[in-house]
Amino acid sequence: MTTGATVKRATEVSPWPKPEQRQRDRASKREAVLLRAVEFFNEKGFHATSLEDVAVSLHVTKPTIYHYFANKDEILFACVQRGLEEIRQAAEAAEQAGGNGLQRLHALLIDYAMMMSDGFGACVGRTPDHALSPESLSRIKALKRDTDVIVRRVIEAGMEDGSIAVADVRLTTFTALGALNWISRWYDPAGPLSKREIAEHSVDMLIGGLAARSHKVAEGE
Amino acid sequence: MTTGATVKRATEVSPWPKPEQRQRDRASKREAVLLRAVEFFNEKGFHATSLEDVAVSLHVTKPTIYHYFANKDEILFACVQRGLEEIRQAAEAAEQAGGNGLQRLHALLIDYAMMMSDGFGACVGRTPDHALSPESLSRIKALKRDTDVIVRRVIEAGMEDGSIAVADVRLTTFTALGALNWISRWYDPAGPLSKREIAEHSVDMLIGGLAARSHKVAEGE
DNA sequence: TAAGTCCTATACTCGCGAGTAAACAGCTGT
DNA sequence: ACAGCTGTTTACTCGCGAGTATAGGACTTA
Repeated sequence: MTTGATVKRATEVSPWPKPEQRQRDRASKREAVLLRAVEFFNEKGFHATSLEDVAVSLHVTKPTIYHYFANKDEILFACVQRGLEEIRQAAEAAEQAGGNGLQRLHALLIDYAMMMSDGFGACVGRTPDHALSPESLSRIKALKRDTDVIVRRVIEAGMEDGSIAVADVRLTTFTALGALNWISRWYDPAGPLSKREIAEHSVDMLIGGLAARSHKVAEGE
Repeated sequence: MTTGATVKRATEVSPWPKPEQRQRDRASKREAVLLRAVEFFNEKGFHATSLEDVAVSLHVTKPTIYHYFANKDEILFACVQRGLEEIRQAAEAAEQAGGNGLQRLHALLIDYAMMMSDGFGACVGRTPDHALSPESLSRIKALKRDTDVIVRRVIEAGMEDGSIAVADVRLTTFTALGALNWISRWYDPAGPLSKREIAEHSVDMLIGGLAARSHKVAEGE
């Protein structure tokens, strides 16, 4: 309060670390906690992971973690939020990209599937609603809706340009994303298939369907 | 040991309950615990459900539950096992039914999707691996494999008779069942769509694909 | 040197929920 | 009347993990 408004100077160099640097440190430590926590959550599950686990694996003690996060729920929220942020950015990029609706949806789903394999994206797929506090849950649901909206827009664009044909956009979105979300439940990095292979294969199946082209669907029966 | 071999009599009526009846009581109480437990698990999640919750809602106390089950893990195991049993029976019935591979797969997936909406089936979809003890998990995995094998057989039959065309049977199974498993995560009985509507819609999408028939897949690009 | 602040550790509290010990009621068969 | 079995209760133990009180070290600013 005693110092006046900041002023433009000839040089910004100074032997003293800038407060901005202090912030950076704090942010990077927060980040480290998040990265380690999401590993544990994905591996052992949220409930089976104690903050003690996370702390020890970072060579600190539990209160240090509480210096960066108010409580365990906030950590889980931050992980899921981060995952949804990554997904939303990928979805927006795919929507802006060129091509018809189907091509853009293809790109979107591939990115989505790859993100489900590990990290924050997998945390989105693996975190059940009841693991989050009611407040966090409602915020997460809002973020999920954002992604859904983008996906639906792309599908609707594809229906208009004739490249996509589905009966119900909402339900189709749930089914397609559900299939990809499930990857987070079984993908094993040590397995024979790479993230990319799984993503391409799954998405091809969702787009092309199971039926041979001549058979359409079992109607009339 | 004192009484000899049982003898055919003119009547079986008797004022005393048969030992068989006692067994029935025990079995039906075990069943009641399971039915109530799976409701809680599906609603609040396994970890958030205490056996106290289950006991109180059945108008008994916690030790009574331990009179029928050794521990909480055994209850969860029994729920998931039951769900997988239901699924396996439906899958076998669909496999035995008439029609080509695609028609049988269609019937199988419809049944599967409906089961994911509630009860023991939903518990299968909602229970993550790490909620089970290692021993229970390996038994559950074996049961899941049984179902997978049936599904794959039907898909392979469909490929041979030309009604189904997919690149990788194993991965296709995971993707299709994953899409349906996901129903257990979002289905709301109070919502606008019935179990049947959701099942039929989801399965139609998996079989027919998202792409309009003329568009196949975005290849060449 | 002294006050202030940021970060981290030691050493707790506290509640919850899984699981148990032990007693007791009721019914069965001797 | 009594021994025994089944099912149930009351009244616990016990450990774990979330979260906290508090102190101390390091570095900053005056």
